[in-house]
Amino acid sequence: MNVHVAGPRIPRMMERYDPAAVEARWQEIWEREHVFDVPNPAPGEDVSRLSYVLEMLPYPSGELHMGHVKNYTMGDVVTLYRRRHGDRVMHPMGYDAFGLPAENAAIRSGRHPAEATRENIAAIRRQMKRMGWSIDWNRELSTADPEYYHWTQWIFLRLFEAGLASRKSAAVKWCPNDQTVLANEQVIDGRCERCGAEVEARTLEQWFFKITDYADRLLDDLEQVSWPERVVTMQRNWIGRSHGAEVAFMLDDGTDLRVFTTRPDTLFGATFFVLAPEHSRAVELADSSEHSQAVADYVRHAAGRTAVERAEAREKTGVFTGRYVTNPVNGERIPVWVADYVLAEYGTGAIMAVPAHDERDFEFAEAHGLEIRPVVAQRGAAPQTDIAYVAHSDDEVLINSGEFSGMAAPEGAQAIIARLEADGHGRGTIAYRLRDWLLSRQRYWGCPIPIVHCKGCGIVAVPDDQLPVVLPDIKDFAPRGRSPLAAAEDWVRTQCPACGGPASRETDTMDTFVDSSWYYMRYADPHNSTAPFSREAVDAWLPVDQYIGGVEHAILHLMYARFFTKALYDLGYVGFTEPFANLFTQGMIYYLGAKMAKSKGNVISPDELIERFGADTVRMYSLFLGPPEQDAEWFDNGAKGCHDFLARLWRLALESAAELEPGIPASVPAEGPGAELVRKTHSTIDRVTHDVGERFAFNTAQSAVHELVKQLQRSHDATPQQRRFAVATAVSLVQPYAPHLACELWQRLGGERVWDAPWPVADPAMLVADEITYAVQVNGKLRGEFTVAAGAEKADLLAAARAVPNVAHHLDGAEVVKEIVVPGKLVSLVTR
RNA sequence: GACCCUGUGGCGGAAUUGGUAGACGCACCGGGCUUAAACCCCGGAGGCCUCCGGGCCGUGUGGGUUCGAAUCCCACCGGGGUCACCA
Repeated sequence: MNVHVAGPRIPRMMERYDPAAVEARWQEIWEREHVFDVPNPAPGEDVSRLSYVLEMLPYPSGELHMGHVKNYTMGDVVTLYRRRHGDRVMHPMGYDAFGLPAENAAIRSGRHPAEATRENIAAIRRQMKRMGWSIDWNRELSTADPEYYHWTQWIFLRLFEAGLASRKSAAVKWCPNDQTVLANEQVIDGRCERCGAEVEARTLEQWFFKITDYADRLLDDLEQVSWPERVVTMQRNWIGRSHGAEVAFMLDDGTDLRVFTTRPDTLFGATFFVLAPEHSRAVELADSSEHSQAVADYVRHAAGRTAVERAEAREKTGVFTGRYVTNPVNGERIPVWVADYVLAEYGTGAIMAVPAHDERDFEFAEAHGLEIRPVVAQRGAAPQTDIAYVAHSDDEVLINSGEFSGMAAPEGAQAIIARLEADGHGRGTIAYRLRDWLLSRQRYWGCPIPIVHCKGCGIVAVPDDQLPVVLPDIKDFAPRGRSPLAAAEDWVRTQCPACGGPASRETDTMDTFVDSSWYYMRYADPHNSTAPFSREAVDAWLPVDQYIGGVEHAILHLMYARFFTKALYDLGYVGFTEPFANLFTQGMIYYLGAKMAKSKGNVISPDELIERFGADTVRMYSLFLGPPEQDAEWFDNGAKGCHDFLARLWRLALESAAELEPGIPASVPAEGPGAELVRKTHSTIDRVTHDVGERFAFNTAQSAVHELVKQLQRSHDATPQQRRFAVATAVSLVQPYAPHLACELWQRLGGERVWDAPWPVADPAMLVADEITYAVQVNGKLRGEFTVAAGAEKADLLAAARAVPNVAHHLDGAEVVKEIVVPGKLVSLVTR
């Protein structure tokens, strides 16, 4: 008797799906049996199957939200999937624990950052364990732990020795709210990335990493990585490499002023010259002239304006210095102005203005009545006589340019550079948008910079054997414009390591991005107490095979980590030049129309959903929302569908367990009424393998298993063996998503350790149907379909197509002039 | 302003990359089970028309290429992102 008739009741004795019990049980087993521990390879051991899957580590400034859940579940699915293919996968986790968010949160709640961070880490760790992510907890690290930042300081000192870290005075971005300087990259539209306050310009002594030394390699090596194109583009734009020329213009006193230009072909069109207000000679040039006061006033005024105000000002302001420079190619004397539309930080902080061919120069010339002289024209077009801005194009020819007139623009540029070089007035060169990385912060909650200032010896490195320089425990850490560490006088006062005399410690701390620029290396050797890591350990595991994180780190973190990797490679500490071979950037989760974020107050806690549905459901739904790289909107009751699916799989598995001896068949014959179910099982293996393994299409992989389960539910006439094969395969395929449920059901069906079971393989013979349904189009419109045995001849297909009644009706004796057969798909007939 | 991504049912999304649009899920409707409800199970559904055979329309809008277009090309509109005085 068949109990699987329509409307079967759950037998009273059948156990309901109870996620809480199942999940607790397996989490306990995994921990007890150290299932997720992945030790380093022993010397000489085969390392060919080592794989490193990593998600960006969280900031412990609060608890986890659904964005984290999606991120870490994705990494976990990849990890579990690869393990089932025999890879030995390292999947570690840590906490980016230093930094402004944690410190600001602590200040707000009146607590010490160390205490608040410790509690947040405990809460996050508990949530992660509840989610059942397969993390190797032996490798856990916190960047605020002295055992970790000991080596952050050590790496800083190696970069310092190599001349890649230095202290210099520079115009820097200052956040008046956070009371600290910011890296160039942390300023968005002239505002602090963190708090949104308008950034001020200050000239201060700060620590910098010379990331600009690596500009070319950071740009060129992007070709070696497999990253999303838009991230590569963002990095390229950020580095901003421009080819051009440096040109020296002579002042009357015999000194010169240099400019960078990408358009040396327009040199004959330079009708004036502009210095940035911050240019070192701006004020001095006008000294003891009638222009002196005006220039000094203007420079002071410009300094008082924020970057936002400067950029938003529509009209171009500026003042004449009363001085002139000589154009090296034509000997022409042109006036020197000071204007704040010229940036001090780019190129040389001065430009030659070519108003006919540069929109900004054009605006300035119009505003101040300066000459506009066209020097390039469209080939074949009449020479430009109007005063107008002419856009750059490939098909241009030089005019009004002396001996260079008539040359094509690119050729003219080369010829003019050659002439400048021959005369010693300039050279071809390259400029970058990228600036050096300002790493010092006037804040408490960060890694101390291991430097001592001595009156006699100057800047002295703390010797390695005195590391770590431990962050002192102080009570008053609120920002006051100088580092709060300066108040810890006992800590500041020290001996100079070089001369033994009295000295004081550096009181700035490091930017948090320094901490996260090498953490992925530390995971390879997390307990090393004599070095940040051993070369063998990092070279065995790295580069990271799959890195997963938010696209918001497309520039900062990824650029800095790449810089560190290259610097450490040059110093011989690692054997690779790119840290992340493959990168996947996930989309954000939106809720109630806004980005899900604590600051927006629309965060859904995973805990609440785990209570209602269980961790497996939360894992499933976080990836079922949509394509993982796209932003997705969260729906409260969407998770219900995933839960119902798991509950259905649970019931079907238990029914199978009750109707057949324990055992997981490797395959069953596709015979009898259940043949279609067996075929469906194989095609589902094929689809899920392709979707998870090659496409990262975690949503459609789930859909495929839904279809299998649905068909299984309706296959009452399949044999118990066929049903067992289908349900066990569904359990196996769903294991990376819902590992707790899969472990439980796999065991109840007679299997052992599903996480060790080989990933199922589809039998190719089962993927080809023996009957195929063809669609028939007449003149491009669908008019019917027919089903034939696979492998039918073209002539038979055409005959069958014409025989379809509705097709015959539409042909209606008309002459068929074209017949198209797409094997396995359709027949298309064209008449008249 | 420049460059990139994106636009498909009531909603999230699918479509093997030029071959039967709307898989899968949510919400919805009908039926079964139940004293009743929940749970669960079976079934339905893009819109309009229909003589119930089927027909017309339909993937932001308008054109184009093709036997055939959500997919390729051109123009435009909407949404999102990145950069934005970088000379």
